[in-house]
Amino acid sequence: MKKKFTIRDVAKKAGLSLSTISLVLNNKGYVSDANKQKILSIIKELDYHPQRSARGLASQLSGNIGFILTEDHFSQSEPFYTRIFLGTEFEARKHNYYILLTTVGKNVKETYEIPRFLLEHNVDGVIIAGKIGSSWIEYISNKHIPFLLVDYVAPKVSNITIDNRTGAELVVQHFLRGGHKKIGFIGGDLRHPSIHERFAQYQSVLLAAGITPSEQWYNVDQSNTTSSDGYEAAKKIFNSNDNKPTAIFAANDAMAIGCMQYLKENGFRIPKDIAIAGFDNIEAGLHVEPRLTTVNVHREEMGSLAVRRIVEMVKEKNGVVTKTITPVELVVRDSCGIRMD
Amino acid sequence: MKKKFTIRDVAKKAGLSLSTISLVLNNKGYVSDANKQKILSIIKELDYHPQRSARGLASQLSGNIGFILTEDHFSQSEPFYTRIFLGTEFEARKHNYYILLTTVGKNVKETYEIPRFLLEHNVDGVIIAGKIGSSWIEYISNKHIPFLLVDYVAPKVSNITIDNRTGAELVVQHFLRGGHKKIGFIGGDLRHPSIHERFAQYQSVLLAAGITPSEQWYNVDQSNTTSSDGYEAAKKIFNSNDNKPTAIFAANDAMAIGCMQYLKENGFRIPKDIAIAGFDNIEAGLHVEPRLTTVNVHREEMGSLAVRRIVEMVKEKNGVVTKTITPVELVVRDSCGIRMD
DNA sequence: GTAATATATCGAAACGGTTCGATATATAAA
DNA sequence: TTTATATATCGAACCGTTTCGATATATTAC
Repeated sequence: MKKKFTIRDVAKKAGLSLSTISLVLNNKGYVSDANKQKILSIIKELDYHPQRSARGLASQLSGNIGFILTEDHFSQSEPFYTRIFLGTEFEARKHNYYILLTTVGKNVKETYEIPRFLLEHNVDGVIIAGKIGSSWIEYISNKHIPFLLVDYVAPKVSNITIDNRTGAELVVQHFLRGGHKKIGFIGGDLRHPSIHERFAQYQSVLLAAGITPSEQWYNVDQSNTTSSDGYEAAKKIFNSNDNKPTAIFAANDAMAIGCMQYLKENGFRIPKDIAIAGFDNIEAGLHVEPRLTTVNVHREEMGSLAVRRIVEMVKEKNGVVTKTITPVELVVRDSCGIRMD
Repeated sequence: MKKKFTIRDVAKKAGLSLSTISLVLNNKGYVSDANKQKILSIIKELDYHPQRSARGLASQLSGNIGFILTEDHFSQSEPFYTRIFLGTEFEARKHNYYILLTTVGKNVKETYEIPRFLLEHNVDGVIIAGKIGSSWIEYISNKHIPFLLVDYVAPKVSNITIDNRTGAELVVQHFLRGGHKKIGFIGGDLRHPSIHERFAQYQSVLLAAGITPSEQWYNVDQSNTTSSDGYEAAKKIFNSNDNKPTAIFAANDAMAIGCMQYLKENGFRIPKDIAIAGFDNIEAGLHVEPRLTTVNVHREEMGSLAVRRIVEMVKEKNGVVTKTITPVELVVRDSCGIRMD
């Protein structure tokens, strides 16, 4: 078992002081080119790597970024936020950071389980994904640590969001182009800004097209947006209703899939009788039959962006609030029966 | 901005030495009950929490566990290993650890991108998920750091695996019970022990039932096990073959789904013409039509077990090699058309 | 009653880096 | 030439813990 080398070993071997080694390690200050090369080659020779905790202690920087998810988002089967997490992980590596993932309850008080990485000063910045209680935002804000939200909004806080309005517009336009007039919507948890925007834009686009959405076409009463919520919402709309829509825009793919299930069970043909489109472009939409038309969201990219922004914030220490919107595209498959020629 | 307290503040306030505080912090040595209570209450009052990096430096323990995944497992759309990761994350918290996730190339040399957490001594143990090059196993072995494999095997290395044999047996017995004789298998990447075991047991069980599997019934030539591999394997079996199987056991759900797609496209009815079962019980199996009969694998639990074991290994420092097998159950849904009455 | 052991507390030395002046020399500006 | 500035290197302090004796007292064993 070869013992591990320290910066002292490097210094001794180079005949220079610790500080000089540290300077080249961090690319700071002034070091002559000759010595820099010498040190670098000794570092390579010894396979020396500075120890994270020692660095952390001295510099008061952990080299970690915290990723916070609420428990319900975490347990939701659909890996929407998981993909965002994977995006952060990938990007973090480029910046020599690690991501520490943790889940929390809706609100601070509720559980009093504060993420350990916040207490132990083990992260330099924090990314929060999805809807979260404002108490958490306040709590972290008071920690004076850089943080931002992904797929959520709060006043005076930087965030990365989805271009929900464009997405909703693309879907509704797609239906209109297919000749649909009675276009419905199913959704839930309108307090989530993404869902709310999708619903709001659905209404505006219809109105702009001269169509007033009937209350019998849409349902946004579900408290959540899972596939079983989609099933329930579909039931409410299609069960004994004399003014049924011919197309359904679901707030997300999970709901769309639940909705499809209800329709199929009740003898509706998709897309012949009812056209359906979702939002998010999750994997399952490919395996469902017919394959789901949806709006693609760049989840990994959102994670990347979040990390890049956090890294900036850690460096700059300034307080500029940025709001970044990521683009979306319509993904036309078979569940609407509308060609794109 | 309230400044953060250190162990010194606690000591001062308690009128005791640093060492005594440290002792109660770590539940070590002897501290009188009176002082212990006093210290504890001061800690609570100040909301003091020891700083991770300082601890790490002094104790030479990082409080982190590394989770290594090969790049191809990572990019595979099916979140099989992701779920294992989430299981580790959840369990780690109970033990006051964090998980550092990273992906690596198949082999050490290939990329020469060694996970930073190994170089910087930033993990106390390592979990490796899925198939990985033996060069990696050797490399980490030489680091003299506790590690184990999940869903993979290597000589003299602890691991957590799936009871693939029982799973395969359950599926084949299920087919036999349904009256099938010509039972096929599709798979790929036989060098992965899980796949290999499933295939081997499929053969043994058939033989034990007095059936010799025909080469026209199975295909294990795919290099991978994605849904498109399943599609291709199905094509090879069902495209102009005068001795077609009536049931297909797919090495995993992804392949089963690809196989279903091929069959549906080519006019086979499931399960009427061909019965299909998979393995893994991934989410997508619920959304496919008919819903996929499969074998449930406790992925989160495997992650939990892995963390518990690693924590033990870090504590014990002994070298006992353990091999843990996690159970599976048959999940009967609609793709085999066999009732369980 | 004395020796051995358990309990309680502390000072000081790690742990392995970063960073702030101090010092010295080379270069540019006046 | 003198002064200011850029370049180069170093020593020492510091980051916030843990842990190893040392010391002192209380308890138990014989």
